[in-house]
Amino acid sequence: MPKVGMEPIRKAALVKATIVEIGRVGSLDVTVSQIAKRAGMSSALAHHYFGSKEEMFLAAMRHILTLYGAEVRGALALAQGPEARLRAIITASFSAGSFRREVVGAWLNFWVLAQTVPQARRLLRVYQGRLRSNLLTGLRPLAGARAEEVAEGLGAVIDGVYLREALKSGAPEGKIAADVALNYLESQLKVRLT
Amino acid sequence: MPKVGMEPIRKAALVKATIVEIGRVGSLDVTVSQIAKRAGMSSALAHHYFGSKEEMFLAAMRHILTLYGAEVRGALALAQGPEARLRAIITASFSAGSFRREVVGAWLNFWVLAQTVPQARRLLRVYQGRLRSNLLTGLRPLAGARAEEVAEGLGAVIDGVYLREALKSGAPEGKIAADVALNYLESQLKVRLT
DNA sequence: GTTTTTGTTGATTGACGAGTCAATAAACTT
DNA sequence: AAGTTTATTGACTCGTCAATCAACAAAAAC
Repeated sequence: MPKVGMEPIRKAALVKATIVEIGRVGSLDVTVSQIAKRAGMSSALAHHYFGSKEEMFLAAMRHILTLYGAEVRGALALAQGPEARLRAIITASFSAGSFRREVVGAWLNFWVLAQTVPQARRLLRVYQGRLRSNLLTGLRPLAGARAEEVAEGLGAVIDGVYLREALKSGAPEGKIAADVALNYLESQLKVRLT
Repeated sequence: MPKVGMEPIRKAALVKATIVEIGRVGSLDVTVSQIAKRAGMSSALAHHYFGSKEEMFLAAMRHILTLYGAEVRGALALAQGPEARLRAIITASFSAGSFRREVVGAWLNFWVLAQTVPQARRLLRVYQGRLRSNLLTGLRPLAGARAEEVAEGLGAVIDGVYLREALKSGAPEGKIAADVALNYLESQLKVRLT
């Protein structure tokens, strides 16, 4: 019973299903059929809309990055002053929307994907670049010349916490995770002041 | 021309080849034939010695972890006092033996493997546990009650730096990478003292 | 010197999965 | 009403790959 205007709905469902399945299985070895099934359609239809599995993966990645970006932007809008902005970025990185089992699992796999698929690598670079520049804007007034290295370190901590979370079992604790990064930030700023 | 006593030689060659191939391809989607070819034998022989591809992966992982463990132990043996020990651990983590393109690439993929294969997960847990306890021994005299959180943070930084290195191109710079972690350590210790 | 163990491979099996196709049908267009 | 576009799927093709097998060869054991 073909209704018209299905494309965006189907695509959205597939993207969501892709993330869930990758998270569930814990690897990129998910079949298009699995994804399509979870999204409530045939694998042929999935191919019809995305053309290839790789396209699906990329769409899923874009979705996650968009979501994350929105979260950061939202938090930044409310923050006053450099330190508040830095805190906002960190907190947003571990907020309930992004720091979820499936999403964290997906991240890890996207990292792997980026090793092989240039398009995926580009996406990740965009994310890293934005994070970096956001951090730098906050850090320059506070850490001066050391801004660069602190930003680098902070980026690494955030990624590292994600990485470790993927291996843990049980629901992620955004609060605790954020504290690790916040703690890093604080100590770096204090040292600067002494 | 069957020479006797080949088993350990063949196995070692396969383990090495497994790491190289995983690093080269950038994913676990390497075929047994690829690995065997690089190791200079038929795929049948690889199966003969390891039984399954998964066994090969696990052996490769064990090899990397062993190598890393040896490097840390060696560095620790020479270190005097808590802070020196901490520095030794960090430096060893980014030493030339472990912090190499293929090895770093393999690490990332082993993380993914650990999501699916319980045995791999166990291996990674052992590594994480050892790292943690090593760090704690050094940290307790220096950071007291804060030892736990600093250890957690340091672990995350180290993993994060590895993760990011896997995405970069060009040869890894162990020195620079180590500095990120050392920097973290220093600032945490200084803060504690104020 | 025959039997057993160890090393080795080419060929084969069997499964699985990405992507294509042909067909069916409802909805819009003219 | 005929034609076109959009939605949808079951069945099929084609390739790939892990794992097994049968066979052959050299060394070791008896």
